[in-house]
Amino acid sequence: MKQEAKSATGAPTTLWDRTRQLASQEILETALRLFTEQGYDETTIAQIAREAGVSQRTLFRYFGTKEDLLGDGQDRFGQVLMDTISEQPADAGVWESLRAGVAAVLALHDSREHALERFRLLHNTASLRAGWLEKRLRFQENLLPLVETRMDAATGNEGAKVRAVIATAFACLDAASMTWVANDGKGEIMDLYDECLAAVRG
Amino acid sequence: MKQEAKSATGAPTTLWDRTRQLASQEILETALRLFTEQGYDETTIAQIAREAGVSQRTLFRYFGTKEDLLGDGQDRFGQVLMDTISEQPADAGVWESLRAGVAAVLALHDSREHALERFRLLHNTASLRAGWLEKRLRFQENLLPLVETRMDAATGNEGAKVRAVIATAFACLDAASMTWVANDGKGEIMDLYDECLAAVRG
DNA sequence: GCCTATCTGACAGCGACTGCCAAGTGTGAT
DNA sequence: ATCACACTTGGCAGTCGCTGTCAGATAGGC
Repeated sequence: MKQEAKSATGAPTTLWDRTRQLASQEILETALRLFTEQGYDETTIAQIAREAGVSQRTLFRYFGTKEDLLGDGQDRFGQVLMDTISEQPADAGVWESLRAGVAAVLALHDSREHALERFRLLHNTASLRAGWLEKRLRFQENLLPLVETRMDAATGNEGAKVRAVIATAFACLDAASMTWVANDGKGEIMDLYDECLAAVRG
Repeated sequence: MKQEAKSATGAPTTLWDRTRQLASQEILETALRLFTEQGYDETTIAQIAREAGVSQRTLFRYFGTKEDLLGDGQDRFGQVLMDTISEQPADAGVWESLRAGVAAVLALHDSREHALERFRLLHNTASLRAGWLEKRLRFQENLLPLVETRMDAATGNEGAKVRAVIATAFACLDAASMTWVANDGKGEIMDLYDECLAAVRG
């Protein structure tokens, strides 16, 4: 029973790892189902744990926070964002680079419906919105040095302008995704994003 | 339910009202002191109640939430914002109107040091940031109809552009206030705001 | 002085979350 | 196969923010 086939990711797939991944997936699916069925705030950790067949303690070991049960790739977002932007050609402007980053993050979603479900939950739950905005703000701070190199020199004021530009890009993403959800997923988010940015910079 | 005279004339309010206000003030001051002394997350409700000389239950009756212990005028912000913007002359542009609203909100702070202390606490505490961003998002949604009238017609997409413009203004306020705090309160926030907006709208 | 309206504190309880400890299970070496 | 070790799991108690409830104190009007 040794030397199991290694997956393409090169991960040493032990039985533990497989079990872990299975349990993790089960928890995640149960949580998402219950959230969409009865709402985020109305779903307790106890219920998710019970229906997923694990103890609360184990659930919290897999996902440190109730919020983490939504964003599989919570941290992946930040990474993809940074990677994409830093990979942009040197002569690309700030706005194009940020646009590319936003597009890359949006492309992470599995399917259109999946994304819509996720977004809808996010925009309709105050506590989730708060957590998401906070996390996003941290991403923005991480982007500061990366974006600064692409802006006109003479920043002067501790990168206030850089912060503003980054925050504006995300503000447009917000406006776009909110509108997208309000329209029940009609059209492309990136088109809305472009519209928003045009309205702002027009 | 009786709305006795609450005018600022110092009219003979009832003993209850006076006691209430006194307790409220005591709690507020104790909370702010402890927050700045040892941090927001490190200060428990039990401690504030103890040092303020009231029970936890009473504290929660005065302020429904731990966050409420910071924003005296939490809801006042939203009101001032709306009022100011709606009072702008009809021929004023969107950006000028929003600028006026931002300025009015900033003018609400008692003193410069008070504001700096408040902002510093806000920007250095993740949970507070999250709550603030969420509350602000609600303000933005409330502003939608007000601002829409000042924008070029043919919005089309459910006010995506309007949302984007409003969100951008607040994004600039964010960038400005963060930079202001980073600079230990040097300069004027509104100047930073103007710089930010200029950088965005190039 | 009495009755009512309001306020207060104590207690119990919920939900998210953590630390701790004992028991179970896979893994590698013998 | 066996043994020791690493890892994982579940239960229990406890913290913290927050809410419902209920008895008792206090101010107000009569």
